[in-house]
Amino acid sequence: MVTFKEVGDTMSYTIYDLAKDADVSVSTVSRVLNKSGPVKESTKQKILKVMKEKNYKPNVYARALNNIGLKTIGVVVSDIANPFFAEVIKGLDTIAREHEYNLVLCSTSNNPETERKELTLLLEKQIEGLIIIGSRPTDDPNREFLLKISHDFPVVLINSYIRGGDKMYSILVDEKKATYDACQHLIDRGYERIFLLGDPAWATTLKKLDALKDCLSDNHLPYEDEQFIGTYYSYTAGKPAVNELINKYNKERFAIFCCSDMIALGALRELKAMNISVPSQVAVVGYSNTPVSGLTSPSLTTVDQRMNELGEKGMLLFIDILKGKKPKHRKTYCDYELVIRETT
Amino acid sequence: MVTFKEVGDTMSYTIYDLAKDADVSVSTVSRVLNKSGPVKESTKQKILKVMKEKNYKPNVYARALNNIGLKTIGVVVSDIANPFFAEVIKGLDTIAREHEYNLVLCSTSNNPETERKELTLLLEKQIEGLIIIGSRPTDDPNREFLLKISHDFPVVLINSYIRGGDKMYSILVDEKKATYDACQHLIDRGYERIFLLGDPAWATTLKKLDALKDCLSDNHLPYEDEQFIGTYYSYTAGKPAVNELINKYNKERFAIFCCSDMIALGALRELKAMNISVPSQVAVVGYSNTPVSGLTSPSLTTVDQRMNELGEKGMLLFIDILKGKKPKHRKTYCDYELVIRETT
DNA sequence: ATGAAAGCGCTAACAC
DNA sequence: GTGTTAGCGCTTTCAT
Repeated sequence: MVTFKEVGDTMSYTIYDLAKDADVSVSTVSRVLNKSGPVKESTKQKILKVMKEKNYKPNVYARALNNIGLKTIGVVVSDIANPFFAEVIKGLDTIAREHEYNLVLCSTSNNPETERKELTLLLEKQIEGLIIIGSRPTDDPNREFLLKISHDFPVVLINSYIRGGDKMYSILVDEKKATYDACQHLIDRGYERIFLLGDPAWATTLKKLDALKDCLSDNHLPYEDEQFIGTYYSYTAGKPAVNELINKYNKERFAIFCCSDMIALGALRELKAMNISVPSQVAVVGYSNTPVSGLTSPSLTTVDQRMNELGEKGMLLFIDILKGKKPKHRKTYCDYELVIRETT
Repeated sequence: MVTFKEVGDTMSYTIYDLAKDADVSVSTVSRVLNKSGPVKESTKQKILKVMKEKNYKPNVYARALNNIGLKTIGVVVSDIANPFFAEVIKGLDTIAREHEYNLVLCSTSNNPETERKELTLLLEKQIEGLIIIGSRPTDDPNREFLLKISHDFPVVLINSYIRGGDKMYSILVDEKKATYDACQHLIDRGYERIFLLGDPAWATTLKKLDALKDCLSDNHLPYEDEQFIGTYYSYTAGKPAVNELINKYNKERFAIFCCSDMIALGALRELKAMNISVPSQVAVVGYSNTPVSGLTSPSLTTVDQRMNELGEKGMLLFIDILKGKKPKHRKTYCDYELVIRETT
């Protein structure tokens, strides 16, 4: 199959060769390899020496066969190209590397069936566990499946939560609170009519909508159904939504809370194209603080979810679990920060 | 170690159990599993039936021990959070999934030593080969190492090229040509003084600088050393560079060619902050066409490298190699496109 | 067409 | 402290 190997592949140097060269038995070698038993210091040194010389690398698959973890963790994400997720992965990777773990990446394109397939594929590879990034769909078709998986493998959810998975742990941001804060900020700035743009297919959107309603109500402001505008979750989704809004509310002053920076960026662009003044007529708030959101002009007010931190904490938690520690709480909240910039 | 497994882990259903249940021998089962020999249709069906029923999954590690590929490919990238790379990975992943391959991801933080470590770690995991994304440093400290690796493993380079690696294959964009085109476009628009912002630590930057020089020369325009401005490769790198330029060339009309959209976005932002009119006084060109570059205002003229395509083609090439096909050329060029928007 | 048995490289009892 | 050996789950000759 792999023709390339045929060429240069000197048959690999196994633990037997090493044992022979060091004039000991394989078990002794294995002992120093795994620190799994007493070995006389001198023989240990002898073995170590030969190990260096011959550049011996244990075959991880043979080890895996003996139920030694492979130091590989499955990571499932809906879309790698989403800067939000990319940052999370970066955080995961940073910590993983420190602990000599590798990540096996799967992207599901937001398709539950693909997710299922990928998950199955992943599990066959004896990864040590699973980290799943991102909000779950409103009516998660893979909920049961994930619950089942979590019975056998440690599962950590980043920025989502699944009911009933008493063996699943979540790292998340209190999105409801964050959204509430952002809305309050808008109200404080004098915007009384706030529209929320987001994809209703995601549980998180609904949570944010709740926050908006709460905030409005707490401020004795009305909420009407038309204040929620369903969009896709993409860079282009903002445009039609803004068009619709401007056509409808022409000269009125209002604010737009976007459930993601991607949507906000598109909205912002369209507002400028339509020559609407931001923020004096229309205010815009994004969500995620992706790197670029500070570079637009006007720069975007947004909720910083500390994505990197989310990833890092997630991996730390995961490794703890792997080590046998049982976390006290199933949810760990991370801080967020409302980054106020020029669009509000 | 993995305490979780202790709980639900019913001892796995092996090929032996399957053989017993289907009333055949393991070798027969193995044959149908790998289509590696003749099996009577009826027994085959019998085996397949039990396989479904018991939901048998072969242990990939046992197979790996027998030199069956693990269907896992190592991917090395300097920074996952870079949208350029993220898009490439997405492309890789799309094709990989179609062929039931998984990606093991490593990020090196642009650190050659980290890269070396990660590479070593990766190779131990009997991945079937390596895909390395992104430009190599000007004086690549890992060149030899990679050459050695490529002797034993298929290696595909995305957007870079390494001399002498007769077993390494590259998918790339003709950056010199692309840059030349962009510069010519600037000249056509009437900008005669073009500055190039980029990180001299990367081979690609030098290539682009060459293109600028060539283009200038072909247009009988002078080039002076100060037209190259060394920057880091980040969102923030554009700011100081722009400051410097504006201070120096105050009211003159000039153009900035940025070796990445990230740099360009930062530059653009700073120009607006300094109230410099774009493009009438200063033109800006980016490189990569990251998704956001169309959403800034003014929107960014940039070179679209078709990152997704780069990834997809790379993976296709890789899989071909895995199948034993020997590509004719060591370099495969992908198309690019100069996307002219509002900054020029 | 099918089965028996010898490995693949390593770990982990169990002996000494 | 060290060696012997029986697996781990699968593939692959080699017989039949």
